[in-house]
Amino acid sequence: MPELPEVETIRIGLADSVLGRTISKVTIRNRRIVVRPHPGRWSRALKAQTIRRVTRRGKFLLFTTDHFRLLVHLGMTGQLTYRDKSRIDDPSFFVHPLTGLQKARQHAVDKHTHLSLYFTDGNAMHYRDIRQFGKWRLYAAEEFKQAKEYWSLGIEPFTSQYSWARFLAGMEGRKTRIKSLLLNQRFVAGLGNIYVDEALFEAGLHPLRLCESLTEEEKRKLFRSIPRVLKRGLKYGGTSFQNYINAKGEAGANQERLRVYRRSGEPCRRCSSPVSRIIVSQRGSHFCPRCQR
DNA sequence: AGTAATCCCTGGCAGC
DNA sequence: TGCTGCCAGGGATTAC
Repeated sequence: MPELPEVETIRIGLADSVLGRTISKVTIRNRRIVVRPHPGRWSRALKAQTIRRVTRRGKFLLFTTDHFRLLVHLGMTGQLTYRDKSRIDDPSFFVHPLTGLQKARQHAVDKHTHLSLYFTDGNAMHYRDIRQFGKWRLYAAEEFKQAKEYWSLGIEPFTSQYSWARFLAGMEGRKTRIKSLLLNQRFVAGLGNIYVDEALFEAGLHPLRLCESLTEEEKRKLFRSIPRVLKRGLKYGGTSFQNYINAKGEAGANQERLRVYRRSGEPCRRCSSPVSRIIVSQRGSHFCPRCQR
């Protein structure tokens, strides 16, 4: 569920805390989420490495250290939070069953905390992921060019890459449905189910429309609506339904502002018709049957 | 080659 | 109260 606005919100919050911190130890409790290299190699590689940059590309977070690149995908339920050692554990504290947060809004290590980075100052960054769809990859700096999951991503919203010409070129000749294309990270990076449904609503497009059926004007509307819905998501700190929290343990507020996502049966905010829900590309898809043709 | 279905995983929830 | 079965979905993999 973390999509571009949620990942960016996490990135901003983490950058405050982890930039310039030096890693002392890496603890991997669940090997499933570690793609490469072998889990036993992580601590030795990252020990004494200082985090120099925290960047984002699509839904990926990238931590750059002196000699390594740490590429993180949060999957569906990944949570990445900073933990300040001065906020000590208290077993009497209430721990939220879903977010795993204590009263201090920080993560205690629990059965869903699959990986932790510990810093030399005693603070830590914890990765918690209930459904374990997240993936962690560690590359030596000179190997990072092999990271095809990163380099094959499509155009990045909010950058000069996101141009009308590239948008049109990416859509050219595609035989698929517009919703499927928007979910494809090789076209536009960072969109997921929530913001795809929202962008299609803003553009007035039915999710089942075939790409080749879109007029120039419809493509233009879609091109403009994508950054608009992402920007709104970012402005309100992301969309929290169940698991999403930022690096400081706070939920987002964008779920209050969604036009169609998870609003099936409720009135369309534009025309009051009930919002419909169908399955497209194995994903629940929400749209207004009157506003989206 | 390009698209579509399958699978991974846990917790919430409806139904009984 | 507790069990069962279904649902949510990003993206790699497999199938067509």
